[in-house]
Amino acid sequence: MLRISRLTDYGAVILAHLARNDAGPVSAAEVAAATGLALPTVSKLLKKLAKVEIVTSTRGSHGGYQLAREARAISAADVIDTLEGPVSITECSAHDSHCDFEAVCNVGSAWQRINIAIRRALDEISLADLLRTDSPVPRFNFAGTKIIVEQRG
Amino acid sequence: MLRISRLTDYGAVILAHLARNDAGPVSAAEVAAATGLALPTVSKLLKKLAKVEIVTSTRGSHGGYQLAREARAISAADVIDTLEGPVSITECSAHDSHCDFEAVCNVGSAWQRINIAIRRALDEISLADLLRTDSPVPRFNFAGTKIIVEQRG
DNA sequence: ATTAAATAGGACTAAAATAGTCCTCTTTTC
DNA sequence: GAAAAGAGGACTATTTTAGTCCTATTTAAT
Repeated sequence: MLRISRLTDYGAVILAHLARNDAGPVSAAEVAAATGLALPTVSKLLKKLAKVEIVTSTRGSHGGYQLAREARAISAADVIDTLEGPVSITECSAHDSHCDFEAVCNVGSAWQRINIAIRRALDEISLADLLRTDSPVPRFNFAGTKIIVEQRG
Repeated sequence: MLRISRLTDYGAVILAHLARNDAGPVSAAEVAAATGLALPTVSKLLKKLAKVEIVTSTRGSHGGYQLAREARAISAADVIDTLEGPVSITECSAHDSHCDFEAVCNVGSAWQRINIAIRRALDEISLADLLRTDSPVPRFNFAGTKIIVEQRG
């Protein structure tokens, strides 16, 4: 697994819709209609995204939501952090946790290194990248081994 | 979040213990005592690891578990796949799922690319890497940007 | 043979995280 | 002042995850 939650996935779909309709505020209802997601869900997500200023909101009639900055400046990590809390591969790599087994845990720091690496990678992926279906497949390095990732059919 | 489950984390701790006590089968009870984890939990995890032949089991008195191959040849992806199902950042990138919103989903392929990249990175990380506390911090590339990851204090 | 120490397999329960809905209030336009 | 929108938060349901326990089987030692 190692997966983002369904809500985060929806969040990306919603942001993608806003990115492609950037001429003025788009209401939650319009987004819901366009994406097929339920209105209460869309609404909930947009409120969270507004709170951290990934989108700006306009209240009142003819109101709605718009991206707060260009798609290039919104990272996958921003979205994930907002919609499901800080990215962290294990509990003990989350900032404030204090694992009971620290004394006997011999793998902690390695997971943390992996975690940091994934996090940084997500930092570098922008909403604009998510939109371009032809964007390059990411390439990762680990421990000096170059890994070229091919997209499978 | 984007996290592995606690059980998978335990699995890594257990495997690390086996890796460091490789002179003969080690019983689940011994592993439990050494790691501080509950016996039923350790037992459950080792059974799963045995089923996919990451460890070999010896039944009967003086039985127990051993790594089925050297630590270098066991990847983080192997362990994660076994203990929590296939690595997949979203539901729709899991092999057999068929998302209802495919028609309107405009981000699917990008998440999938990220997913594949993370997966390949986890493929390259071995249990041996997890054991070495001095192993290098992973370096990732995305879309041509080199990212050097420093471990934070 | 018998007993004890193990694993195998799976059923079951409990707890926690996630998803989804709904209600009331405020803001803005017409 | 009515209608259309977002703000905020409470609440419920569902699903996933974690954890325990029971019974059967295998093996070694006596």
